[in-house]
Amino acid sequence: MPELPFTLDQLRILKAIAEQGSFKKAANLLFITQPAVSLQIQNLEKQLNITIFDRGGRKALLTEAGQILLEYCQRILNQCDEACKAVEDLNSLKGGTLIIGASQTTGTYLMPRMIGLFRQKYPDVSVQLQVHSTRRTGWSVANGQIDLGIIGGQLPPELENLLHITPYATDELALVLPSKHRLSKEKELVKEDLYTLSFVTLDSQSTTRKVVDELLKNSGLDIQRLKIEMELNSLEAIKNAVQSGLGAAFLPVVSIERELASGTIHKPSITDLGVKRELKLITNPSRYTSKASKAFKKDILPQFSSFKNK
Amino acid sequence: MPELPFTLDQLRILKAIAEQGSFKKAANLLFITQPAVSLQIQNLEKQLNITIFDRGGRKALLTEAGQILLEYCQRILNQCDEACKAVEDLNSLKGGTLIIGASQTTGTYLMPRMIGLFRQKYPDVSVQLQVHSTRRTGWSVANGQIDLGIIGGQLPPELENLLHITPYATDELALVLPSKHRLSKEKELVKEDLYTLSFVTLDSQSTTRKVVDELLKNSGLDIQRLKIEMELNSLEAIKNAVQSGLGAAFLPVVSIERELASGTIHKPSITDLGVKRELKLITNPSRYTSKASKAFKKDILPQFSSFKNK
DNA sequence: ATAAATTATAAATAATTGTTAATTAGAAAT
DNA sequence: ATTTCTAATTAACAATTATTTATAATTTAT
Repeated sequence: MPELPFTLDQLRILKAIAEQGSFKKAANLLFITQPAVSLQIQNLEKQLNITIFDRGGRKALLTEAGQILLEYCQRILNQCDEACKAVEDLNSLKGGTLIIGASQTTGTYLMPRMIGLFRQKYPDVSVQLQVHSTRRTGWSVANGQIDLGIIGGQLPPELENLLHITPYATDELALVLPSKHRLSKEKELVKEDLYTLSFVTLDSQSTTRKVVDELLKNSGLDIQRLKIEMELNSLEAIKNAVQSGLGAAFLPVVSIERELASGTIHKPSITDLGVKRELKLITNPSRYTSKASKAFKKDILPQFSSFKNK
Repeated sequence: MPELPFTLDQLRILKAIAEQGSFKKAANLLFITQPAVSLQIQNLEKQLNITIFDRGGRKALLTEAGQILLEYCQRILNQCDEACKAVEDLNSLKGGTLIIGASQTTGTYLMPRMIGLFRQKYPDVSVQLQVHSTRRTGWSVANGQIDLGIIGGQLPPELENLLHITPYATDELALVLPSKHRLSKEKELVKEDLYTLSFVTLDSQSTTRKVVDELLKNSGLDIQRLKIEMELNSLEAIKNAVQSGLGAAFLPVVSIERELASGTIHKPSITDLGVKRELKLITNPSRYTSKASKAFKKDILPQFSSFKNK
């Protein structure tokens, strides 16, 4: 290896001698023997072909070359210290960035709370949220563009074996009605009641819509028989539409917690229909997992888990 | 020794991998084998407790921690390179400072030419001239505040054994007369003529004056019999006084070369008086001698030497 | 699936670095 | 001046660390 003319240890010794004014004191400071100090300085002088110290006097004094070298030495060692600190901060989660991917629904309704909690616990780690389709989120995790993904929908099958999937909660797909709707008086509905309603839905392209349709179909509902009043392009728009009495809708409970609490929307149970979807954290096991990412999974996710364990 | 968490070699390897995108290419670049690269990076990761590279893909990609570390790495290695260059420049006399001490006379009349020559030859070495008494110059050389001294007078005896003294020329103490002085017609004077003249001298405190008096006394001149017309505080002032016809003076020839050449001052020889003083370079043999100092002694001094050798 | 390439691992060797012990050199003190 | 004490150098040895060679495990590309 085309060698560097000095080592960090040599610079450290140089600095110590300059500070202490003596080889011996420098040796004590560094917890090595004094000959080791002599040898290293001799090597340094040989390698750089300069004289660094005027020895022999009461003190070891720097020559001009030594002074010049010392200046660089200080700067270099400072940088090294800084580098160490930066790495330590990263290790202790006092720095760094966590990049999270999320789908529309989780990104809008879940992530703000999750990120809030995370930042509360690790205020020095910056968090970046990228909201994309479930599919794209999956690929981003796969190729390492993001640290982890929080999704609701189903991943493309080719990604399912590649990524590590951690279900942590179920999000119920709830039927919501305008407060003043005639069926709002009822606590319990049955499947058949649904066919009497007009629905406001997401437009038929969106992943969430597909997930919803899939889930409803799987629960034995004939979605063709459901009457679609209008299609909108955001859950927020749908919520407003429902609140304005324009129709019923199936919405993820995570997205209507506020409205349920304030009673502006009604959510009756349906005895013979349980429409749930799994909320999952996805990570890439074949890639480096940052400390921040691990901390998210370990410290934040459990607080949103609807399962007992952990 | 309380160990540093990394070595410069490791940083160099890190940088090479980041640049080349591959452990193998980095190994080739550094003329070491690939396992050596792997091992060093593993050590680095272990010591810092971070993962630096995402291996396994087509390329070795930096993790976040790796990127942060790389930034410091670059800065550190740049500083190292700079330090090397500074030291090299110092070695090849493309940098550094030469500090010269001189007494009044040499400092005023000799050093400008000497320094001019030196700077011509080594334009990148800066030169600092400190003009003090011979005595103080000697002490400065002794304690290393200046690299070398160029003096005319006699050193204090306690310094004579401590310092290395290199006589390189003799400076004649010449009698000078106004051009229109009655004695200016004569080519040769005798000692006795001096007692008929009025003299302009340096004030009686100055070292040079003392040296002059000493020299004249030693040449058998009764300095009490000399008539002092006035005392001035600089050779330049004395020169002007002489040129204005105010009197005669003893001046070092080095200080009146221009005036002799232009004929504004007359310098008759005195057959039975040879008043010479040694010009000497003094250095401190027990101290580090800078390259610049050696170069001065070797390359510049001989051009001012009145001796044959060298 | 196989071939080519890259990285990791293991064992042996080489090199470096630190230590101890002995020596030399300087400074302070009698 | 001689002695004494301290600090620095030198040399031999031990221990650690890095490098190499050889091989295995992965991964990508054909």
